[in-house]
Amino acid sequence: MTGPARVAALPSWLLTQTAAHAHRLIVERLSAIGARGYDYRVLASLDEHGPTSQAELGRGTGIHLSDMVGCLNDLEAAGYVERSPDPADRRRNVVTITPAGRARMERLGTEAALVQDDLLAPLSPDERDQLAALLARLLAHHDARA
Amino acid sequence: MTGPARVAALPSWLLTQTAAHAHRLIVERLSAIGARGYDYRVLASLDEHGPTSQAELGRGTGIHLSDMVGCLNDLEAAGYVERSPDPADRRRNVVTITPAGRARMERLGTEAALVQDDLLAPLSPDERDQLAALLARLLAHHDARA
DNA sequence: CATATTTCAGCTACACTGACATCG
DNA sequence: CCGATGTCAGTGCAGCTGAAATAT
Repeated sequence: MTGPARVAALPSWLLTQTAAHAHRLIVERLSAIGARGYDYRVLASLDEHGPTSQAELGRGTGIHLSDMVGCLNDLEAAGYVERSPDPADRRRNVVTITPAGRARMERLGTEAALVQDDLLAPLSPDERDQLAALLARLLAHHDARA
Repeated sequence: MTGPARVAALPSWLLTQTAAHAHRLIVERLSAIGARGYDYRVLASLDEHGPTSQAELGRGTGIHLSDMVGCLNDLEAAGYVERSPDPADRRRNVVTITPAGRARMERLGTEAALVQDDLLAPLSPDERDQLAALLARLLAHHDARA
């Protein structure tokens, strides 16, 4: 909501507000099919890197280990992943994506793609690339500082 | 956090992640002086538009009326705003910024300005303008749809 | 001993919903 | 009766902290 002029000029405000809109669009689509934002991150990471421990999953997705537990509980209950003890290190659970999980991941991917079009509707293809490039540079910079 | 490749390519992901970093920077600075993100929005709006009802304040800042209550409770307890019943419409509170509130607002403004430099560090002045312009267009588009 | 993994309980910020009493 | 206002209680997502149990 355009907000006070002093505030509307702040890039941090523009960022957090557009992100709030993006978040709204994502949640609308995902909640309609019983998914949360974490699910796609986790399933895509498992699909790309293969079975891993929960700790490694957390590092690869930026999801806190404490949140990962509940997320995996739900994904496991739905049959999208499996947890099995790692014989080589009995502290660890090895998390594996199931065929149903792969199908779920692709479903979530198409939903996510639809959101991008809604989100970027007012921008040309070139402008979309510009925006993505600028954001990616900010993200890389701040991720490196952490 | 670079995240899975499928996810890292999504503009919605880039947006929400950079916004999370921005939010972190803001909260760090503001919590150090006992302020929350809402405070600057509310004080700046009062300063720009003069005394108004809580409902109008909410519409002008994008803050929900239910959240506005608690926010104003705190600001009032700190002496930054005053609430007085509107004689012309006894449902309403007229919210007024105090001199201390104006000083507070300026303090928050300088903190916010410092955050912008941290946030946009890797970008040139031109690139910062590009980013702000692109985000502003997205924001205007999605605000209009609401 | 220190370190790493999983789990649990709880917290904060922000956005939002529903309900209620009051008043126009 | 309808609608707007202020208040309160509670929900949900995302990110985070602290502590405990277990294993390396």
